[in-house]
Amino acid sequence: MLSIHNTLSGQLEEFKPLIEGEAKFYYCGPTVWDYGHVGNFRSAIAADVMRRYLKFKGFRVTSVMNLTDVDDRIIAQAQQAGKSIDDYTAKYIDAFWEDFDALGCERPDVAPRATHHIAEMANMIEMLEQRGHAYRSDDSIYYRITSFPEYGKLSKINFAGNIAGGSDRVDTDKYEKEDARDFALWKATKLDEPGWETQIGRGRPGWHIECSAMSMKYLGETFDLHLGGIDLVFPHHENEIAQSEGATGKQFVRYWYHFEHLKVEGETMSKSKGNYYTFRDIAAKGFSAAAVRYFLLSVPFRKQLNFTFDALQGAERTVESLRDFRARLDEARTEAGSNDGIRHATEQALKDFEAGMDDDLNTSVALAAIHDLTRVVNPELAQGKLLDDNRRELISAIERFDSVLNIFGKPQRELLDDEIQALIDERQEARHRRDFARADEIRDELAERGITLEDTKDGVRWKTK
RNA sequence: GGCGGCGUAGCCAAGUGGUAAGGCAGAGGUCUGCAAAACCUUUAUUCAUCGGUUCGAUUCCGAUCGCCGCCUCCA
Repeated sequence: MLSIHNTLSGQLEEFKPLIEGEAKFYYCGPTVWDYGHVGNFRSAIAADVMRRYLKFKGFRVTSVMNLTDVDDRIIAQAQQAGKSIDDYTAKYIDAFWEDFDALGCERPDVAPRATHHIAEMANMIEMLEQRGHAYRSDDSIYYRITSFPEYGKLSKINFAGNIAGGSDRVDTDKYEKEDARDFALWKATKLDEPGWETQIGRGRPGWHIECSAMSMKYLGETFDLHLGGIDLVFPHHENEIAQSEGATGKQFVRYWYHFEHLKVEGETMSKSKGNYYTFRDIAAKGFSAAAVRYFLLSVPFRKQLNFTFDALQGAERTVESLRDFRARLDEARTEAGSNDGIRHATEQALKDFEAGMDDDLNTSVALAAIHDLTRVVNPELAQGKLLDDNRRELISAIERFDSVLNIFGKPQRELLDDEIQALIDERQEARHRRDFARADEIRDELAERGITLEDTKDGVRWKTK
């Protein structure tokens, strides 16, 4: 039974989708104006693990992740670069997917772009106007907060307290609003500025309306789960609720799940501190995508995680040893039979793994279950005593774990072509004949092709570059 | 000023009212044609500090110190 923390209630709740056996979720993806940083990718991986775990639990999953490809920043940057919005964002969209794939994330079922859904947004804004939730001012359209009494139910924001605080927050919006809290649904644009002609006038969408319009288009007026970074709770998600529930009169999202942020060496990541890292920066330092993925998912997503290069180095070693474990398992020569102790440990690990994940996606506990299992199996493997039934069950267990976490890598043989496989097999034959000259010859030849061999008790494993 | 999270060994960290998961690093050991690995054992009388509740607190309550976040674009 999967329980997740619902920001709406502030409590751990059993996840029960609207339609039994079917889970639909939306995840606020990146704004494609720059390369994604490690923090962005922790969220992407969190959404990936959520998706995979829902499938693991037997749900039919529909996942939607948007790409915000129009906002004030993008417009400004594109103008500066002398490019159209599409030309400017194309590079970062490609880069995002490249990184996303490298980090072992499964593509969402739908990945809508804001600029392709202007009509849906305009329709929704029209609906909000008709229902009295929106008003025009200088041709821009704003959401009228006072028309939605439940505003604040997600973030539990206390406007009285904020105002009394006498903060130095100044409303910098140049347009005229009825209430400082009102937010833009549609920003009127001049003819020489980027904009779209629609039935509500010429302009461009506000940031919040895109997620309301796109999520409901693909998932329905009420859907199960909405994910995003903790910073999006206010105002973005609060505004999505106001828009969507204002337009339909129905509950928008049943479970809200928010990821905590990454810290870097105990501090906020910022360009001025010089501790701002894109995934590409880290890859350039020689760290593998697998290690980055492992590190980013090693701590429950609703907890802050402190990013350090020491810890990443540790993740590198850990991932290597997990892959090594799988490789030794794949290549082990085993005799028929089954050992009850190993069988029990395998079953226990699957149970512990699931119990951990069921508890608000506690990946730390889930990983501990995996490590506990390797500790039991390793001695058998090292001594060549593992039996065949156990080996098959272990491989299947790893596939189960990996359907959720995707950290073990592919089975070794899948990485090689036939010719190289044949060479490796020939070398094993030579070793058995104690023809070490031939064995070393083959090893050298493979090394030239970027394949490093390591002999084990009763097999061989390899690393490809 | 309002609201929320956190502070656990050298590092990343899980966790619980009943006496500290896991990973990395470190130390010791086993094995090996060579090489490279791999494997095993071991590492916090203690959970920021000070009080309180309790038979018992790291876990609950209060205070203090420190860190992070939201209230403004942000994963």
